[in-house]
Amino acid sequence: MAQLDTKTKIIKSAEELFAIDGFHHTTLRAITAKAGVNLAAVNYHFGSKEALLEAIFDRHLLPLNNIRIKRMQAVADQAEKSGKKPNVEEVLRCFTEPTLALLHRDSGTGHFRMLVGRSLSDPDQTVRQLFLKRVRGVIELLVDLLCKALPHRSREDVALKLQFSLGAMSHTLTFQNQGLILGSVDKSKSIGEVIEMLTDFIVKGMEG
Amino acid sequence: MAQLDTKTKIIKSAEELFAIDGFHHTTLRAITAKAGVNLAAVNYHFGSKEALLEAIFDRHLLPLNNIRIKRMQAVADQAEKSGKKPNVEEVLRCFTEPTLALLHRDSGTGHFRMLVGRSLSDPDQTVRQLFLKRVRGVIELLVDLLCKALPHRSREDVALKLQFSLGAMSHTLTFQNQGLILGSVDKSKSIGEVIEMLTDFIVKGMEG
DNA sequence: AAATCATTAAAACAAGTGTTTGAAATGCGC
DNA sequence: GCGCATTTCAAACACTTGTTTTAATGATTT
Repeated sequence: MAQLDTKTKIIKSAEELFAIDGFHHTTLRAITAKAGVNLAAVNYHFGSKEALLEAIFDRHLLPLNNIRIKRMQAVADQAEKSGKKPNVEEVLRCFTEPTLALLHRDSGTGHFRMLVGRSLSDPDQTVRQLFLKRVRGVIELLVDLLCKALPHRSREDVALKLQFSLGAMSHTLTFQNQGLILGSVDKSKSIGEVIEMLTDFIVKGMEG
Repeated sequence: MAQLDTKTKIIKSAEELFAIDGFHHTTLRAITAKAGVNLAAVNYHFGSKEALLEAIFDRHLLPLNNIRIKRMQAVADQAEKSGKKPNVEEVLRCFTEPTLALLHRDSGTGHFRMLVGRSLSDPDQTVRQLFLKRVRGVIELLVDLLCKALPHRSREDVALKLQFSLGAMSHTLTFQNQGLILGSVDKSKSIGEVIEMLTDFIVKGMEG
């Protein structure tokens, strides 16, 4: 961390603390202490605590969304050409699988993954809105594609089931490595295996 | 609200504010102002803000859990007697359906329902722990019963899938009436219909 | 009616928050 | 080496938080 510039040091520290403790419970003093920089540095470089969160969102969410959109467009094109409707699993995988790539960027710590999980369910409206602003487009696209895969279902039902799915995903990304609900949660499973099971779970629920 | 005693006035107000704004974002000043009582009343009657949350949890969660446990024991007994394993759907319904009863107690406002949804995913460890302390027993029992219904699955996998389910449920209970993720979420559906769809969703995911 | 107890009230308290300030230090082009 | 812009720093600021205090009020019992 020592040879990084101040801005990057702040981002890295904040990412970890936001992920573990949540946005509001994380103080600027904790962030700057961990980063080894002065308290005022956050406001100098980012403007505000909230703007720092936005910078962190942008840093990861924009590339992630691009991957998702490209994959979804590929699936849509394929369906267009072949005249066949896409199937639910391949559509949902456009959304869930890139999360693993996100993980690798993160050098295995999974902090941003946790932060993403948190953001959708954060009690603070501001946090949710900053997050949703960046994913709403992708989700709309996902609903469109799912509707093509499930032409006998109404758009409202598809959207509701997707909400179930995102809830499951959000909670899993946040708490998977804590075995939070139960002591008996399997900590031996890699996050890849967990996402695989999760994908399967929501595919079955969506199709059913 | 006027003819209620101070303690009840505080509980009612806090319930609503905790549900809508979350525990930490709700101030004692907001609670007491809404209740029309003095600021010091919370600490006088409950001891602390945290103890107030515990009182609210106890008020609803204890009866709710009793209903769930009774239903689960009935299903377990039936399976014992008939020699047949219980099926996944009837087991999960022991857990999801009493939520509706909770709703009616609530006189239709659904505030405590939202609070329950929030508590499982709250960024604050204290809130989660106070909540989990009160539901862990029921969840353990639920895992036991699910394992009987799905003897070919490992307990770890069952627990993980249940975690997916609780994530979906938590998010739905909290945000259903906000149509938060998508503008296109169906607001015309009653909470009963939503829970019905949710139950179906997690049954399919659990069985698959 | 007096005395004891529970409750309410206004005010202050101590601690913590994000943010701002103004001066010191640093880096860089000339 | 000078001058200027950028960055760092310690300190203070303005505000909010949960909690405590101390006195006033109300109710209950003897």
